[in-house]
Amino acid sequence: MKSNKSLSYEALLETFKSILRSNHLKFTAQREAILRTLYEHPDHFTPENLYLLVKEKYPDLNTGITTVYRTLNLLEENKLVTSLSFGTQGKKFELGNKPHHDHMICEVCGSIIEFEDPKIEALQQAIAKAHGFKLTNHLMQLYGICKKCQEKE
Amino acid sequence: MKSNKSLSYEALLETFKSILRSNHLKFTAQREAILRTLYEHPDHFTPENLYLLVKEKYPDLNTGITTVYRTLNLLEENKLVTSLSFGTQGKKFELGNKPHHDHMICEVCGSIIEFEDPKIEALQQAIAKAHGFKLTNHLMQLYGICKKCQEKE
DNA sequence: CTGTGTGCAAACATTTTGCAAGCAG
DNA sequence: CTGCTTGCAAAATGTTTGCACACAG
Repeated sequence: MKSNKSLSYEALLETFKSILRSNHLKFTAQREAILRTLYEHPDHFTPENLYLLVKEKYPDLNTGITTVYRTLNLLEENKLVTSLSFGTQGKKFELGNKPHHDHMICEVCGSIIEFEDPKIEALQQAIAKAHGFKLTNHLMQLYGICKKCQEKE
Repeated sequence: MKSNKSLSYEALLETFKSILRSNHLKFTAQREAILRTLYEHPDHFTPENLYLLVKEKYPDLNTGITTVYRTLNLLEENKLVTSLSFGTQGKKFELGNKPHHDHMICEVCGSIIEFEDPKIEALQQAIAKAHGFKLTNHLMQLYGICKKCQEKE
């Protein structure tokens, strides 16, 4: 499918393998299946979504949802994926091979639009600095109604 | 305690009562205890925190955690409180009687610093407009290490 | 009186953990 | 071989719901 990503799968896989090696962890078929599925579907996944998709694409591996959670946590700790919080309804994950960006979320259809704004990033840095705060990460989500859903009404 | 709020408790209480009236809901001692506790402690509460505090301050009411959840949801639907998501670890609520602001969250001690930046707000509006997106709300959280925790290390 | 609100216990949804067996290195 | 990894089931967490009694309007 959509393969015009900023990073090739081979490069991503190498990164993953080297993370595993340097932590004395093992490269397994399940871990690769999860990574590949994330790569081939540049969407925002709940762990459940991803679990179902991996099961569908690699039924022989009989991957459990436990492994999906464990692998997502591993990938997130190593910054290969990032997550968005949705209150009680858990998190959504996405592969972190794109440059940093933020999200606009449609409250009607749930679709997610990505955007990037260097000016906002710069302002965030300035604010943190003013409070003596050492920034490690940030999250910005704009909620509203997307173009399509406005037209439908 | 800190009572120099932008809104008096009486005014807040009236707002709450009129919301209840217009929805044919009832004004109860538990609901008032929860509202008052939120007002008197301008902190960021988990439902559990708030539940314990209400129990401590109004032991005779024997308020259950169920009621705290129900009341917080009611208040949030009516925009009297707002919430921040923390992934699996639930939400934190705060009384919405302050002007709009965003949050910086310390990853070490969990403390929350509030800030406000009109320039960022303006940029958000501009981005939404560029995507034909009708903004209703937004969330910005900066994660990092606060001044105190940096000094401790 | 009527119907909403309450606390309790149970149900739920999501994520994590304990364990015995499997497999990568 | 060693010990990390897996799937399963059970536990843990955070939140919601069903129910019978209580109480506001």
